[in-house]
Amino acid sequence: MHLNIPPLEQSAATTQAPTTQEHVYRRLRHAIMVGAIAPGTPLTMRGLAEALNVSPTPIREAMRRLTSESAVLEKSNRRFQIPIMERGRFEDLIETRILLETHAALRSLPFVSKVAIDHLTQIDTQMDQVVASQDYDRLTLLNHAFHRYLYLINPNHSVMPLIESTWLQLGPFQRQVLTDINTYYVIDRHKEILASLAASDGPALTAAITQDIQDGIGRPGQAALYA
Amino acid sequence: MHLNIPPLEQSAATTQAPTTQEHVYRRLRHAIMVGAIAPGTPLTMRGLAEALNVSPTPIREAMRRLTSESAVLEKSNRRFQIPIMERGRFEDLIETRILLETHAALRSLPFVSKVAIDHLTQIDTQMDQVVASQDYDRLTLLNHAFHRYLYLINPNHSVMPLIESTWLQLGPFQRQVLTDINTYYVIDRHKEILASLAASDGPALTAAITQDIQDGIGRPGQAALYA
DNA sequence: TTTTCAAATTTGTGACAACATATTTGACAC
DNA sequence: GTGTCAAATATGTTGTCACAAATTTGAAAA
Repeated sequence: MHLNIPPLEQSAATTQAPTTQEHVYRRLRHAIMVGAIAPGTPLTMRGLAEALNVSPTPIREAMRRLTSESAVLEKSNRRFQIPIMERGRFEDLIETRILLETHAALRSLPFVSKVAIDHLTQIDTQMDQVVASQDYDRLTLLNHAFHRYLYLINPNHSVMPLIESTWLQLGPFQRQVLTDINTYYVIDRHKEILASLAASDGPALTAAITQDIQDGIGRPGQAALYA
Repeated sequence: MHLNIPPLEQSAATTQAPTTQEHVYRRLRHAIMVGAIAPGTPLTMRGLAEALNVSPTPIREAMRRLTSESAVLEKSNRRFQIPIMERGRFEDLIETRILLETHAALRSLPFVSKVAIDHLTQIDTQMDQVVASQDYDRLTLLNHAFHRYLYLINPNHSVMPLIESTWLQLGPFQRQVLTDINTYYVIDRHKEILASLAASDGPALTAAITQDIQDGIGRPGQAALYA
């Protein structure tokens, strides 16, 4: 079984990755987040160690972190794998995402400034340009960057790590859906989000975030699972 | 600096803890959850290794898991410590707890049975008996068991690990609050929760969960932080 | 007494090897 | 062919050691 674990982008790779464990963690995390590892894929410590050319020790530490973030599943026999997606779990995760992200967006709303809106607009513009290129990995990264920037505007962000956990859990499945449907067209409602931020309209913001998640993964995922 | 890391209860200790790392993880997690380690306490790999009489390897793995759950903070210089509590972070965590737990409770409501209510009632009865003994650790464990049982009734529980993360983050501070106020009296609204479950009353359940969290830590914590 | 700075100590990190457990293989019997 | 079971292989785990980086110590200088 061959594993393809994409390297980190230059920016992320050169950004201080002082320890081997941290580097391995970031690389695996990125791979899972963009769906480079299919649901159900078994992961072995020694296999990853060989693939990434390091000893098993830092691999195990990185894998345990990812397990704690529900990105990797530890089975009863001490084996690890990327979790399978099922209907109930999927609906549950989408509900959780909407709950957490609408909450985080509303908490950021009072802190939103013109500078913030400009920055978010700039990310969205980049996404519009990338859509044509069908570069799904880059699109996913930009989409996450958009949401993350918005939620981190509020200085207290205890929910951010929780949101990232849901992204990690949905990553492999989202990619599978797009591959199955055989189209990499990604829908987003970022224009509506930006408008509601500019208008300081809480209810509209909640609706826009919800729409963004539903259109982006909710409905496509349902279509795939209920096919 | 002497560290006091309480051993696990018999039940938890004897329940299969196959690997050293898993045992260390559970013990540290329990210690943090019940507040046995004060906020700001520095944790060293070698210190913990010596205290628990194992090598640094499994300690590092357990610490990384706890760091990923936001229970332990890794500082810039690769040192670890139990996070300090501050006003903004505290309000944020309480809000997050209420958001997640009211959501989880509502999602369990349709699945609540007489058997479930009986089991919850039994846990609550145990708590009433333990209150007199001032055994704060046991009270905390029972309180968590009560909430956890309720939220796990729904077969899909992607929010449960997220809730546990907030418990871990509030554990050290809650203990500090009770110690400062010099009373171990713990308030709970479990009777109201049980009543709303029996009546299948969603809004009442939401209110009861919110009250339970506010009375249990919200207000006492505010009193300590704004003193 | 206070400050400085280099030596000593402490600490995190990661490769490695030995061990235990789980899985796979392959020969043998039916 | 099919099933069984032991040998072989693969895999996770953890103590140890060497190394690098950070912190602490303590003596000398101001």
